[in-house]
Amino acid sequence: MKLLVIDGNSILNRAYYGIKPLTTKEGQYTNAIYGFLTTLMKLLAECEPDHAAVAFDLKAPTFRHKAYSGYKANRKGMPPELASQLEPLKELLGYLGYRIVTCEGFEADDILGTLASACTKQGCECVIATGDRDSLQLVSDTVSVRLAATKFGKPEVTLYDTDKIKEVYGVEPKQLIDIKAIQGDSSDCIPGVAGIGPKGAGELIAKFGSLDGVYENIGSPDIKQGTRKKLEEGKDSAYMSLILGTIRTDAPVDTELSRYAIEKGDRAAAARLMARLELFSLIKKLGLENEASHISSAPDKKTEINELVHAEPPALDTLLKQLAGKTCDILAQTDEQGIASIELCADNKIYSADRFTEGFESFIDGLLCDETIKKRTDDSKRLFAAAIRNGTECRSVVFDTSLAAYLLNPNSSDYTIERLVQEYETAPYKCDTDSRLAMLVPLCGRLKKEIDSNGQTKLLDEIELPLARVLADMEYSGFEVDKKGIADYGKALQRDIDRLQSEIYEKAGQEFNINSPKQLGAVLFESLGLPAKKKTKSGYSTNAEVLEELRDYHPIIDMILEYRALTKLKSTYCDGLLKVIAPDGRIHSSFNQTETRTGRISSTEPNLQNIPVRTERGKEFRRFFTAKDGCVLVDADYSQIELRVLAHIADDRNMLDAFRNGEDIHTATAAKVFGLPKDMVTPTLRSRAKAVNFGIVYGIGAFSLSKDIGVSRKEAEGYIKSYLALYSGIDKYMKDVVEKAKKDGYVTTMFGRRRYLPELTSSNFNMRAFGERVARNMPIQGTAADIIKIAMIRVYDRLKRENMRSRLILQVHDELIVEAPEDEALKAAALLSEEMENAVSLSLKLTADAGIGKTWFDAKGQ
DNA sequence: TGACTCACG
DNA sequence: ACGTACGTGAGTCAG
Repeated sequence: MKLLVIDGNSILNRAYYGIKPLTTKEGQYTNAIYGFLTTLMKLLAECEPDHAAVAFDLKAPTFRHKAYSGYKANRKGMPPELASQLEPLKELLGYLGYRIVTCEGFEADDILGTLASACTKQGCECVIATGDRDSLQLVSDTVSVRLAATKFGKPEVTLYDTDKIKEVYGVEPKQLIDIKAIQGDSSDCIPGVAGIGPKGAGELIAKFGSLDGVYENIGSPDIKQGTRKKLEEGKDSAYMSLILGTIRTDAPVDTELSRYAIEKGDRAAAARLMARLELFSLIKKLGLENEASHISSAPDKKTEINELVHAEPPALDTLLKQLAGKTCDILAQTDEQGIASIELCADNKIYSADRFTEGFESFIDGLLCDETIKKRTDDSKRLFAAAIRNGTECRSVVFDTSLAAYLLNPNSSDYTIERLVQEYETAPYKCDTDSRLAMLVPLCGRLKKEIDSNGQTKLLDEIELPLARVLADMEYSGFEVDKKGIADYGKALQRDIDRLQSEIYEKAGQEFNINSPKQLGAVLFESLGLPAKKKTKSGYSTNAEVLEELRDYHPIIDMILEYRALTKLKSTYCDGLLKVIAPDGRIHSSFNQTETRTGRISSTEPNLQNIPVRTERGKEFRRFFTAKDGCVLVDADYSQIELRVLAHIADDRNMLDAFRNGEDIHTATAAKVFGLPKDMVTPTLRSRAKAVNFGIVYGIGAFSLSKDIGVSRKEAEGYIKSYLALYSGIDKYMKDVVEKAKKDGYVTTMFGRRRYLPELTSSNFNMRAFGERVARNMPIQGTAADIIKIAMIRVYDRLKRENMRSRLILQVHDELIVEAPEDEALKAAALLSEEMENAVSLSLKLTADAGIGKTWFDAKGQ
């Protein structure tokens, strides 16, 4: 028999500080629970105990703020983010079959001691797991300690037996108490002997065996004069410390060891609680994947219809006729050629087929095209893309689990079916094969209910689902590029880079890797002795902002800035883009619809949403993004969409009026904030007002604003104050939205897109402040994202309805690009700005101006 | 893998 | 008294 005794508080504490914050979407912290359980699993694997006890202190001292608590209270205090994890952990441990032990008037330590001593008396082996070295005194032939730590999110366990303690401390385990009696331990309120530290205490005990031994030999010449004096003065304190430092073995806890046998517990309840805590990877690690489902599939009368049966498909053309008018759940394997194989479910029957099945092509065509067959699937963009490759069109997709789950919580990063089934505690249907349809089918029902009750039905049906088709089409179309143009430009850049590199080496007096912030920092701030300003975690900061300030100190700075700019262009844009040009001479980026927390789409492999535009040399790249032969590009972007959205949402009279009068919003803002007539607004004042307008959208702070526009913090504060006094509607909105977010736990856009803000419940000032800024920003950025998505769908539909050959090929947040045959260009341009402007009706007009050109550079230039 | 830097809206 | 604006993706270095 082998008993594992866990110091619950200590392990939980180590886990909490060793793992970065992790919360559920509602803000319940879970990082310590996660760390505790991974540590537990490691202990189980290493020790293989058959019995276990988890000891907890009875009262967990609660957190008190630094300002009015001393060092002591603070150390013992538990921040609320940790305290809130204690109860769920205990509950979970119970479900997992572990017995929890607490004892009035005794600390967890004493419980460890008592159980260890009981083991020794009863001839059992005992393993103590703790993060605290105090317990090392309990080690004996039959008692070992596993010292647990959590480092970089991973559990670490070190075995301490008698030999190891001798090796590390040079004494017997019991003698550790005597050492501590001299050395003391401020964190445990153990005074020890003043003036003698760990080294001195260790030497004394190693020489004289015990505290008694030291005082019996106090006259020994081996004890130096000063040490002797300290020992004599601290004698009472030392003996008191000996008592304080000895772990007790007489706590009145159950010492009938057989009653600590690890039980089977309630695995289903454990799985369910872990799902609620969103600890999905743990469910898997503990092998509980199949448990979660058992609970919700409590037997009921629906059981018989919740069973899927694999059916031998009739000939595919017959099957197609049977499917007419039905709801059909689809899982498809797709590749460059389109759909490779398909599994589908209708009327609780599963059918499958692949491209080698007789009549497959026409079946797919019929299935996808048939509007009466309502399709539900897990990744509609992929299905739409495959349909295009199959030379057909996919109609009537009515549900997509990944899009639905994204709308329910965009903070997640995993929308796979497996994960969603756990998160939403959805029982797979019974099924005679192991088809994932058994999960997809009930998941669709479950998520649909959530979407409806969140009021997100229209958002899903009228924005995200139709958009998936548009994105698939954009990915398929791609953007033509001038490969040779990019390559030649790269060579020109490389020549300048080489020249700069040798000049930098010369000025620095040494060769080094300019791309390494570490090496660059060493050269600038050590070799050249420039004044270092900011530091990062790992050394000197060398970012552009810091370098700008150093310009006047050394000519090397400008070269480095230029070197940085050019290498960025060369590696990210020349090399990067050349790598991803498809055989058709076009770049087919991926547009991700479930990536951002605000509702924007993102672009990857490559990212076409960050092609340079702000600098002359960077802007040149846009000349290499071209329209194919016989076509031109039509580019339109919204003017000030975020500020217009803000004016509308906040219903701010002054800002609405400025927009309605067609004023330049930054000039108008400057005029009013600085109390000048509009024609007196200088470019500097306008640009300051512009910075304030941006800052407002981002959630503003006086410090950042002052840094951004180069005025004093006081002055920046004044600007913000006058701004909010002028735009009082915005002032009110900013206050209201944060208040509502704190009440609801989330914020929403005009169209019901939602973002949960667990940060708002944090006790950490910075976290909370961040949450508040996001609460102010997300409804604005997110509503703008909703609007351009609607515009994209309208543009796509209208191009199709009017039988035009123009195609939408790119979106850059407030900008859309269409590739249009030359003879359609004017019509496409008019259509594009019209659909963008009319996408929604707000209390002010949205404006979008279109430009036409052979390249992106020219089309945007107007 | 995470930190740093920098490209975009 | 805190540390210091929202949202992304990619290339590079260094442990």
